[in-house]
Amino acid sequence: MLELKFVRSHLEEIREMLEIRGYDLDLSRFEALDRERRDRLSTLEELRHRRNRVNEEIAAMKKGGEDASHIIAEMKVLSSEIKEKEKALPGIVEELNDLTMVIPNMPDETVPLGKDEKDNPVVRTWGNIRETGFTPQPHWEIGEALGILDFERAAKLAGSRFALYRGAGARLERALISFMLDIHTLEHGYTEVLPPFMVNTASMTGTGQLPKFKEDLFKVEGWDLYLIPTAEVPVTNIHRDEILSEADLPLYYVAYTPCFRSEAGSYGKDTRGLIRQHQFNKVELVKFVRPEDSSGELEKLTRNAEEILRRLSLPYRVVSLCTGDLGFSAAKTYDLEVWLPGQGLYREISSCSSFTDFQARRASIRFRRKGKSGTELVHTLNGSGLAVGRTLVAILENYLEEDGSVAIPEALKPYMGGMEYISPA
RNA sequence: GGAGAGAUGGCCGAGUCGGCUGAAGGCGCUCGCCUGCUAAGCGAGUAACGGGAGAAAUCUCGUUCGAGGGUUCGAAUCCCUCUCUCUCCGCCA
Repeated sequence: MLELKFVRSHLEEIREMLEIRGYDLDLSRFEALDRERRDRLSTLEELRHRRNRVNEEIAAMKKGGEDASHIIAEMKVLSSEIKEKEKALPGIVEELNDLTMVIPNMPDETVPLGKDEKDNPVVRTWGNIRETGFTPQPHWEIGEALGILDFERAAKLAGSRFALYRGAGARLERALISFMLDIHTLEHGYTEVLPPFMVNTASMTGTGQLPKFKEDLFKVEGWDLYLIPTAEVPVTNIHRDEILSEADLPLYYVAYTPCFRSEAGSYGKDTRGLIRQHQFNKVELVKFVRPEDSSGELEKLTRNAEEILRRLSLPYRVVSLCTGDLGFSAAKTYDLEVWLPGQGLYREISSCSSFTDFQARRASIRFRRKGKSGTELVHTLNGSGLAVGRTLVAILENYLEEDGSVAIPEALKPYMGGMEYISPA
């Protein structure tokens, strides 16, 4: 969320921001409530001040053995007046808070202006799209033919948008997870964490999934627990309500977790294959950094994610999300899109974002500068490094051979026990 | 599931016959002194959040001792509810 003071003093900029982001949000209610909160608060504080002073007198009188009963009688009246006035405040604060919570983050000034994903400029492209003498296949056909993906039985087990991996397919998924974790921990300096796959309301609110995106989440019935839609949630919340010291920063974490998404509102989209599942695996990168470092850290984080694609020799491009396509909490986002020959298009495989202090404020993640008093909010960043299921899709489609087998990328062979090909049984 | 203990500042840890305790003491940290350097030592400072004043340094007020409610003129201290943590027993990956 944005800072109350900032919203109060930048209403016009925020209206413009909402406009370019494509939000329809009325701020007049905010203004009225903010005014009212401050008015009520100052009269209340005045009364409290009086009470505190008189209470000191009473204490002194009692100590001196004097009779304070006449003042106490007066204070009874004042006290009940304070209690009466206090009642109105929490409701106002709560509504004001709710209003502030649905205002999206301010985009970074380098974010391109645009309406939707068609306006996202390509920042760079890497790799060569393979020329083959045969027709590319979509991964679900490749996977089913090889007997490594079984969507029919998965539907029996759980329904649509679930997958059953089998044999070399299951192993390939596991190999990718290990491969990604190894690169990021051993070469990029991230600390591996394995967090809970369910979190409470406070954590979901801290990273911005709640209250706005409740319908995208799976909730555990009868518990204050939600299945995580991304490791960003538990990992960013590791430091919720903490004050870090400057020397701790930057903090780099990498986590493998499954991710659970209801995909409400995407009926009929990507119904075939692994692309859009209720449950999928992801390796996530999360950073906590000083404000002045965050833009450089976003570039670095993006490169770290790209490195996985390069090691796997998968062609991809990087796009910069335009204002209209930017996520709610993000100040800036790069999407990595991998080439999928079976479908003849680039497909998102990673999303790397800087959130400036937007998440940190909600989650109250601060740090203290060396030699300075007071606290400052950290900046948080995260990015997929990478979506594992989609990486497997890219491998199947990009490494398909004419005979229907799939070659194992060089970098993965050690993780596949030296296997060279996945061939039809 | 049964029995008990606890939750205080960046950390550790005092604080219940309610009233200069926003909170002793220690550690850590910051600044200064001392020292050939380091260590040690000495001195001072060091909570967050919100409101108001000020160009700023800063000043001032309010709130906060797990959360919420209650008693009271006044609550870290008394009462109730909840959450979490720990120990023991039972059960189970």
